[in-house]
Amino acid sequence: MRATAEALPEGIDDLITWYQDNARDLPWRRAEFHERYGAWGVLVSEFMLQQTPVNRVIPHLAAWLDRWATPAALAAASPAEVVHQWASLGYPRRALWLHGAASRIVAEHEGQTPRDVDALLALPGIGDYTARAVAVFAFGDHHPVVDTNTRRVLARAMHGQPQPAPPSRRDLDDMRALLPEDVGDSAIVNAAMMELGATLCTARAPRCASCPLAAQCAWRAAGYPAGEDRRRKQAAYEGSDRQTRGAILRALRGAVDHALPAELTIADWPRPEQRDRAIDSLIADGLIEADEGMLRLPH
DNA sequence: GATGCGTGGTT
DNA sequence: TAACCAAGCAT
Repeated sequence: MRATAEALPEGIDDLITWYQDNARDLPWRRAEFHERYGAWGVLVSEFMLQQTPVNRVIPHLAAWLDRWATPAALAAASPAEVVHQWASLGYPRRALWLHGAASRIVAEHEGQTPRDVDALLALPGIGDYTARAVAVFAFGDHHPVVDTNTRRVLARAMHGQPQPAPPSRRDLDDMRALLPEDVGDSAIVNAAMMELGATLCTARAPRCASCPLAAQCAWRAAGYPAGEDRRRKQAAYEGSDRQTRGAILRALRGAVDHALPAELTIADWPRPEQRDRAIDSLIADGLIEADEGMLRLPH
């Protein structure tokens, strides 16, 4: 059996078996979760999982859905409540986008989370990954779901490269080519590729000895060539505007009455002009508001 | 296509 | 310990 892009489909049955035997027991994979929260629960979980690790999402997701179990419930909340509940999950604009998505679902979809990929893509904060993840994992439909884990597995097993190229539409075509016709199997393959990338085919130290696709992996067959590293370097966080924004928002979340004068949000910040710039950008993003010289979460 | 956007754990 | 990594999205 040759290990090439053409050979990869031959490993799909083994991949399905591997997933059925080894998938992690995550909350959003449980039948009770779907019975209780439906597609809305899946949508909320996918928002939280955008760039935030699984283990940090789990407790926050439970608390969030306990408070707001439906789109209508979330839409009725204020932005301040939403940003506060988001807590330290990071990228708090996601909280506003999720809130906006809930409002749009109430206004345009009679409170029912849409099943159609284009309808999902039209909602704020939902892109190629999240739209298809909801359509597949909540509704069981037949679409390619491609996240960073899947792209890494495809780069290695299909293309013989250690790291994926920047995201592109070709990723969807690559994944579509691997999906079985059977709808149920295709959903499992989507989940299994993500699971493989998250647990075995990891960025740093892949555990190829346990991999169900090892016999078909083009990267392994080629002797693990180094390839070209086209990963984007992450900007330094220490001293950044992002750190400054985070500190201001943390202060406002923690304030007893959620309102503080600008100077006291982050007192003695080494660069006052950076603090002021961060405040302006937070206001522009709708994450905070100024009210008679006081800053607070947006009402 | 490149960049900005949080937070915390791991190496 | 600085750098890397983590179920992306909008602009």
